Amino acid sequence: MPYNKTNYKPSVTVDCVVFGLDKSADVRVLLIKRAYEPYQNSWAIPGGFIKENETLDAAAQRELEEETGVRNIFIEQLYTFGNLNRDPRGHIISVAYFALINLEEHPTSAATDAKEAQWFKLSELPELAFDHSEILDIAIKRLDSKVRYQPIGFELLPEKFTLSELQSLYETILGRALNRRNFRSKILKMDILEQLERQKDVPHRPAFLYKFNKEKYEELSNNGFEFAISPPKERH
Amino acid sequence: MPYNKTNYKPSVTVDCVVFGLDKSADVRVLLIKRAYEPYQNSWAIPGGFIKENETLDAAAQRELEEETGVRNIFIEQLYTFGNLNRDPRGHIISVAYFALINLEEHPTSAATDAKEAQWFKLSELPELAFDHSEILDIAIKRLDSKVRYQPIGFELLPEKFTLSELQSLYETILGRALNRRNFRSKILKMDILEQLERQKDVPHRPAFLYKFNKEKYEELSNNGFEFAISPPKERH
DNA sequence: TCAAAAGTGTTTAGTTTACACCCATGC
DNA sequence: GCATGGGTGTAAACTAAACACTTTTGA
Repeated sequence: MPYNKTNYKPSVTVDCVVFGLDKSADVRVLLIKRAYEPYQNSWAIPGGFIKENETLDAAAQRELEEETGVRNIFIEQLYTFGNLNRDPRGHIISVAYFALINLEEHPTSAATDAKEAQWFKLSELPELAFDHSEILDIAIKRLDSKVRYQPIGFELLPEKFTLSELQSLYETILGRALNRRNFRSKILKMDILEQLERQKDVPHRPAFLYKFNKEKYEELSNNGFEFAISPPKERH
Repeated sequence: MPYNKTNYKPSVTVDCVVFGLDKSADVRVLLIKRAYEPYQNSWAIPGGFIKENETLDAAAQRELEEETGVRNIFIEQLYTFGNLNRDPRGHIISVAYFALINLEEHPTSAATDAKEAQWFKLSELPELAFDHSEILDIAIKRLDSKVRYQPIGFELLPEKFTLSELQSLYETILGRALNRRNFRSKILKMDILEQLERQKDVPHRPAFLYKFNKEKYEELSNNGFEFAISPPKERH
């Protein structure tokens, strides 16, 4: 097939599903209220058209920064959506990304670009514009399965965290209670956390703070180590 | 941001990385020799531009059928590539898919669309056009990690297969030897295979043939069952 | 002294690994 | 009868799960 200068060119957007953790260890997703038609005033996943001479990753970073003021966070490509009727303006292909941030270090308010932005609990999602519900569903599934096999949970926490915070995060995402002692020994045995000082000014026994040792993880990972939090097994 | 009719539109292609298993249980990938510039006569992953009113999945299916004559096989989206310099003709975004077929049921020769097509062993890959080496690398990684957690290996085998064939497949993809007895008991305990009749006309004790019971797998899968072939663990 | 969360050890069940010999068939 | 791959059982090591009480702090 010779190159055909008149080959069909669709529009291409990038959309970023941004997840964060709130104070009570609930996962939230950042949505914006659309300022223009179509779907004016509907909630949507932040995103926009790619520009000339811009890579997909760069577009995702740019949109994310424009919408939320955040940069240098964990971001990775999720899936590309190309159904014909997903946008009333015509055939618009969307390359979706998913991003994880720590809400405390990047507070809600820091948004926006003249649009209203808000963090929604996954249990209290509004109706979304376009096929964004579908995109969000896929992002949630990806978060869920990724969290089991890769230590991405740390991206959602502050740099220093307690084991209880880490456990709450896993319990929220996995949707089930974990045994405290077993969780602690499992995580600590992996030897990818660095113990720091204790908490201060808490109205109970202060917990040790930890940070994720990424170098150590990568070293272990190259030697066949697998980070895995498995589903519960039935006992007989 | 109001809709801008002059928004930038790149070209969009789909490329299909097709894996198959040869007689000696080696994984092979289907490549085509390019008939036109750029990269004329270079080997490349089959693919092409999407058409008006065509979804990405449909384009992938179409290209696959045009290049190989194959339809109704396992295919899923892999990743979308959008670097600026990946194609000398300009900014061309490629949505890559990866597909698995059983070489015996869809023999090599069935190709092509006036292009030369050939199955290459992963250990004997030629230089590839564009950024196709990168795409192929990512596809191989995906195959490797997917095979561990999802029963996709069956897509590469004929409908009826022996446990030894299944084991060879896993050994090839995982790149390590597996203990025969342990592999057998592990797979059989999962209870996702259906035992059929024995082989015939083989110069040794005939093995039982099995087929993958997809319904059963899905049922178990919904109940939290995980298909997993884990990496070797060190003993002390 | 109370409330609240941190921290810890052991037993048991289940799973994974390693290992060697006999079996059925075609030639 | 021999070469080829098919098929099987078990003990030992390890891992995962279940479980309850004591500690430290601020209020």
